[in-house]
Amino acid sequence: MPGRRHGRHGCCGDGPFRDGGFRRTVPRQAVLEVMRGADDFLSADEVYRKVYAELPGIGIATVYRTLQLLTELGVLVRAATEDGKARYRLAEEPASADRVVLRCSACGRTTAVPDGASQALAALRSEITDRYEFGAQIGVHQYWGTCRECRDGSQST
Amino acid sequence: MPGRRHGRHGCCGDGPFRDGGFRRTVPRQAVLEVMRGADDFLSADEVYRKVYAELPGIGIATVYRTLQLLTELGVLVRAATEDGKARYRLAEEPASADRVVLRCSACGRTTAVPDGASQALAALRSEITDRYEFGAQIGVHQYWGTCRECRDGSQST
DNA sequence: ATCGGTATTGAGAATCGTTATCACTAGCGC
DNA sequence: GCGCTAGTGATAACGATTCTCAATACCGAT
Repeated sequence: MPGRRHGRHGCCGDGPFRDGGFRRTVPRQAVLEVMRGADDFLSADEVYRKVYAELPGIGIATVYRTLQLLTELGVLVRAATEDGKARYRLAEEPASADRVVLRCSACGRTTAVPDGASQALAALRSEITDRYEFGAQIGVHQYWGTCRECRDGSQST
Repeated sequence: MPGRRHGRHGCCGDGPFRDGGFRRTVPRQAVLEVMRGADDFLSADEVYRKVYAELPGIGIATVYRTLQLLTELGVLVRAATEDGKARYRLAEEPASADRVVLRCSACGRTTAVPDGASQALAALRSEITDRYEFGAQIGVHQYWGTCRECRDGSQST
């Protein structure tokens, strides 16, 4: 990591905690490191387990508090998932991070669209960016409906 | 109320419960009626309150069980939301039901895009329909990022 | 480098949404 | 109408998350 030369102390560039007016502590730093090392959404207890490996003795409550704080600071984004667990991920991800998910109401299966529909996704993203001046970083697109298998033959399960 | 003339008894057309091999009971019917009368996603306890008004004495467990059953039968769709509550809605909604939501990581505000981006939404939907032969009925699109207010002035709150 | 005030921590209790348990009830095939 | 069994309602149990509170550690001031 290049640069980092200015001699000011504590005004900015001290990381998200100090910048936000909070103390930089060992547990908070450990959580942040784990999140920076993750390349996908993590649940709170997944984070807890990873942090615990580096910092035994950390409490689960601290992990929850730190995830919440980092989310308020804009460092993380929180997403609600079907299994009832919230999942977290670094907000500064490649701007093209879009995910399309198809959920069949009949058989309950969830299909992730690999990368397709990129044309329309890009168009949608730029409409959002232009018209609402919203700096979109992560997009999650979910469709509910009927998959081909359940439409053709009407068997469920 | 028109038609309903065929003399068959119990093979099909008896509603989703009988068709699925389950008994049609008063509480189940009441939950289904409430869902048919709703025009948006409802949480389990919202459903419970509405049903309770019509059928005092119904248990919350029955509401949960019925919502789960109707989801498995493909009558409802279930969506996870930020507040930790699952929300349900009739699956047979107008095919153009698309919702776009912008979530600012910095200030936490959620903005719903009124109807805009319909061009790209239609394109995305047809890509999904054509390429994956998925009968999309409801689409929810979420973007995480930074809203204009938080981008310009960097104040959070 | 030390000190002191206070933000932060960790453990466990509390809360909330949801599911499992179980004795009792009611749908429906006969 | 009868009887078998799926379904019900009350409550306990459960998992994820938040709250409580005494003990600790961060960090500005000295």
